[in-house]
Amino acid sequence: MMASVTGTGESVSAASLRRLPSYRQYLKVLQGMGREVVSCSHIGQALKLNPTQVRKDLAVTGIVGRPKVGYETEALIEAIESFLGWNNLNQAFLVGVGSMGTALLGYDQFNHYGLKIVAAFDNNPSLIGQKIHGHEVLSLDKLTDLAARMHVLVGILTVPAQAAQSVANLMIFGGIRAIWNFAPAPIEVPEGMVVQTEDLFSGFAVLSSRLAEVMGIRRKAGVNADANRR
Amino acid sequence: MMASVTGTGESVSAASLRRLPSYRQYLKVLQGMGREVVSCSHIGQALKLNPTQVRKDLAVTGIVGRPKVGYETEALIEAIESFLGWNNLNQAFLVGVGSMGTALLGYDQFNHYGLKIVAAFDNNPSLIGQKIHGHEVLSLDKLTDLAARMHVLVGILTVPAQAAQSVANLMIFGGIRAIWNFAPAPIEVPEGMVVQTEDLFSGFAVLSSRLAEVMGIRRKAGVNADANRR
DNA sequence: TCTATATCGATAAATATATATCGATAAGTT
DNA sequence: AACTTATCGATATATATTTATCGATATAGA
Ligand SMILES: NC(=O)c1ccc[n+]([C@@H]2O[C@H](COP(=O)([O-])OP(=O)(O)OC[C@H]3O[C@@H](n4cnc5c(N)ncnc54)[C@H](O)[C@@H]3O)[C@@H](O)[C@H]2O)c1
Ligand SMILES: NC(=O)c1ccc[n+]([C@@H]2O[C@H](COP(=O)([O-])OP(=O)(O)OC[C@H]3O[C@@H](n4cnc5c(N)ncnc54)[C@H](O)[C@@H]3O)[C@@H](O)[C@H]2O)c1
Repeated sequence: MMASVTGTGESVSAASLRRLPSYRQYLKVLQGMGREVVSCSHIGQALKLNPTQVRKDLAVTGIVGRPKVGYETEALIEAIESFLGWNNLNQAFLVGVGSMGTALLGYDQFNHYGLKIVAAFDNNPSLIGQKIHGHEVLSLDKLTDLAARMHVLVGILTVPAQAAQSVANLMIFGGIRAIWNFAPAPIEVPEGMVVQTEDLFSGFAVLSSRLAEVMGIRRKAGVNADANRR
Repeated sequence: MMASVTGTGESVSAASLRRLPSYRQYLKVLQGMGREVVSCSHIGQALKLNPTQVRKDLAVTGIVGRPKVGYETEALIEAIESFLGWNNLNQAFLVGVGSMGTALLGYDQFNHYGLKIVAAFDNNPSLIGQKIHGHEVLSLDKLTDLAARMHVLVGILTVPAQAAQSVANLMIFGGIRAIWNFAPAPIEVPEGMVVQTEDLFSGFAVLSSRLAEVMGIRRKAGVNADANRR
């Protein structure tokens, strides 16, 4: 479906990438408990994942383990962070200081994810100039210049869906290279840029469907697939 | 494969389920533009998905289309909503009225997703009794009784990771059947319950990795994630 | 009316992802 | 020192998901 970005090298599946943060989270818990080494079987048991899968996922970071023992907890955490680039901070702009934007501005752990929100923007005059969780809200029309001047690479998009593309365009003009998009709308960007769209309700759809299943609610005329054929 | 006779239908792939909300979102845009029919090819082009995949995803809702034409927009929206159970409201409790919890309490579109947050809980005395976005914050120790009394089925978990399991246990005792978990921690629940854990940073890991790629930061391997997908 | 064609619905093929297997090896045990 | 065992790393197999193909059919145009 999608070619490797490097062209020559093998590619890491998005599925593996998405699990890395949960490994790191759990490893930090173990580290806090003073555990110095950990095996894939142990991690797999804790996170309900197949040990082979864990091993394969961790292998992408280049970590090397010891048979009969596992991996050094600290080295593994560092390998994951280094692989994801979370060991040094990227500056980020956030646009849309509403419910979602405010929540993200209030999240005090971004530095653990290699991210530092350095400015917030909105187009609502009554918000501009206010301080939200320590970040002054700036006017949207300052975004492009400021992004270019500060060499900001990451933009966080928390505006309504219908405004998403127009704000994204400002980010693109400002030289931002990666957009973390919380609006449930696809964003068009030029080659060489990254968009990650988070649709919160995609997860909720899974929950809804599974809930309907366990509650025994029939959702479709003829649950039996064969009976449904004409 | 085959649906079981017991009523638990064959389960639809999580991948398909996760795309349904984006179809619905786009269909609503089309509907707002007065478009009465739409084909899989059209949807696929707009959302950058393969038309065959779109067709297969939509088929799970039981919708029937017309060759050469496509599906009726309105019927399709209804089919998706009905399939997900989003056409009638489920009551939900939210626990943890911090940054994230407040954002969710402030989201005014939950009714479009079949969800109505009917009470919010926290264990912080200075929050209890306050009104947040129209929801009074109740003491955590009222949760279990109230959930049972009101037959609440859905719990939204927005507490720190280390508190997640203990709060989940209260939900379980109260008869809640599905937990939408925003804490980056795995939750243990009995058979017959549903947990959907949203790790916001799993998506950010994909972004980080792809950003490192396009910025030419050498790593062990390439990445094959598609920007607007999960 | 007849023909061309876009699209559906079903199925087959291709690709991606997850899991099982197996030899190698480090560390503890006899 | 030899034996046992847990685990790694690599590879093979199994499963899931995505994409291509094909006949059927509704609609538009000749
Ligand atoms: N709040 C949630 O819990 C939640 C949940 C799921 C998805 N989302 C999505 O996140 C996005 C934001 O949601 P929200 O609830 O925070 O909405 P909101 O209405 O509370 O906030 C949106 C903010 O964006 C600003 N804005 C609007 N147009 C703008 C523009 N062109 N330029 C700059 N700023 C602009 C508004 O002034 C407002 O401050 C939406 O796309 C929504 O669908 C939110
Ligand atoms: N805020 C974000 O943007 C964000 C982003 C990603 C993930 N998260 C996750 O969401 C969760 C909440 O994050 P947050 O930023 O809102 O944190 P927060 O500290 O702002 O809020 C947590 C709330 O939970 C309450 N709480 C703590 N222990 C509790 C308990 N045992 N019972 C009931 N209430 C309790 C606290 O009083 C507080 O009000 C965390 O797990 C966090 O990792 C948040």
